[in-house]
Amino acid sequence: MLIRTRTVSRPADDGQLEALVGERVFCSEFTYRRGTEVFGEGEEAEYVYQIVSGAIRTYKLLCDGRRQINSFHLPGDLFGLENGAVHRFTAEAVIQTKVRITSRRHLLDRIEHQEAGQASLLTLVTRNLQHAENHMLLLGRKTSVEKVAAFLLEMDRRQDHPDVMSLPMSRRDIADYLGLTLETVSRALSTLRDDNMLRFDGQTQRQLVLLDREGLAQLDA
Amino acid sequence: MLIRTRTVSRPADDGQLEALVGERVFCSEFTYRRGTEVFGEGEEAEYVYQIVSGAIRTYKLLCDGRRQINSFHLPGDLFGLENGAVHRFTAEAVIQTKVRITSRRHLLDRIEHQEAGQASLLTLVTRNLQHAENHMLLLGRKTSVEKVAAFLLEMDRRQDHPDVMSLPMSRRDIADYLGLTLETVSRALSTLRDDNMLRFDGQTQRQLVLLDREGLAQLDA
DNA sequence: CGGCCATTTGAGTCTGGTCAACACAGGTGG
DNA sequence: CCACCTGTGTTGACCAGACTCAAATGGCCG
Repeated sequence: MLIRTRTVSRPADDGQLEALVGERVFCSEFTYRRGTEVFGEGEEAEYVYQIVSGAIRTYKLLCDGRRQINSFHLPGDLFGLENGAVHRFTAEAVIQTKVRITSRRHLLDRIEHQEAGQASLLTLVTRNLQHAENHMLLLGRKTSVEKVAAFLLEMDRRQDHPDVMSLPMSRRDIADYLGLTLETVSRALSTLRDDNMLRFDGQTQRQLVLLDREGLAQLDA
Repeated sequence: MLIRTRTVSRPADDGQLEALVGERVFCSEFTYRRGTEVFGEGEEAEYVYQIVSGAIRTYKLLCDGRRQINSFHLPGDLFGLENGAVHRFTAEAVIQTKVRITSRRHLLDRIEHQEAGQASLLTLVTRNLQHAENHMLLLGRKTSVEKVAAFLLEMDRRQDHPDVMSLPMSRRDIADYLGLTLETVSRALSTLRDDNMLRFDGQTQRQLVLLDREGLAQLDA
């Protein structure tokens, strides 16, 4: 398994969400193999998922196949909860991924019967919105190296600043997240390595060590 | 005044929001001159605004001045309502703009004391999220002509498909919304005109007629 | 009329995309 | 154990779409 097993709770920022997804809300578990679809854009949003281990990508496609990955979901993250009745993205397992599943209906019922349930739902949607807002600035106005630096810092933060960071996703996935091509991502990573901002660890190119978070943050403009 | 005066209510899609912003919630009016700031990114979010006439742009800046416009707000639109305590964008008047103002506190109180108040707030945030999600696809994966076509169709829809569309914003504003330069926007518009997708109306370059919405929609990929 | 601003258009440049070759790890099967 | 294949990533050469810089146009307003 490529990414480190982590406990489900995350630091500082999950507050009310824990209440929402805690306890016995999730009734069953399921494991998706690498590359398999969890749900498709436009499908009815019947279930809600929380990642136990692995990673999920959610994305939209243009008719000719161009892909924009909206976000990567890591252990502890909730995904697939829509306000409307249908999914606005396709979701796929980046690597083998174990999720906990509950029905949307069941979760929404619980939310209604809960003090501050609506508020925690609002917090969840707001967090997604903030991520999207920041990502628009990245997509519209940052250069390739700035984009990759920002991506590394985001993953670093979400993995709690590990010594060695494991990326579950391929260069193509990163590219489709950042609005670049895989070659450009690869070149940007090489540039950052040559500038001593990071180094690769071990055989695979998916484990890396951030050597200069300060410098990366400055690149992030 | 450049954009047509429209009634405050919008067609199909405002449902519960009307309840939220109707009646006497807004206590005072104010008019901002072209280019003036309504609030700044990071400032405390004390007030909420609804546009009576005019247009507002909300944007983020990188430290070196690169700008990404998040959205344009037109008559009837609510803006400045944050879930957190501070504004995540700067808001400026694109042209002379009249707004109705209420305090955030006052509005949130009303929402709490209202059947389905929380739900309407959630609907509002969700709508912003959906717009952001679609805009990420545009910013990350569409070409310049596709971006401009999508922009024109969005404005056309939001102005209820007028015969002559009036754009309150400059080419630079459009560019910063689409992640392009103003020259590229101008060239794309010229291309669309040469392809008989649109024509300019009158002297100014800000009134235009969409001649082929079908064709534009196809370009929008 | 003259100055200013917005816009268009042209010429040249450059960032990032495209196409191709190569390296290398990991898995398969003889 | 090794030959082979496949998937992934890196790198180079070249290309193209968008950017930069510049000039010209035309509306608007003092």
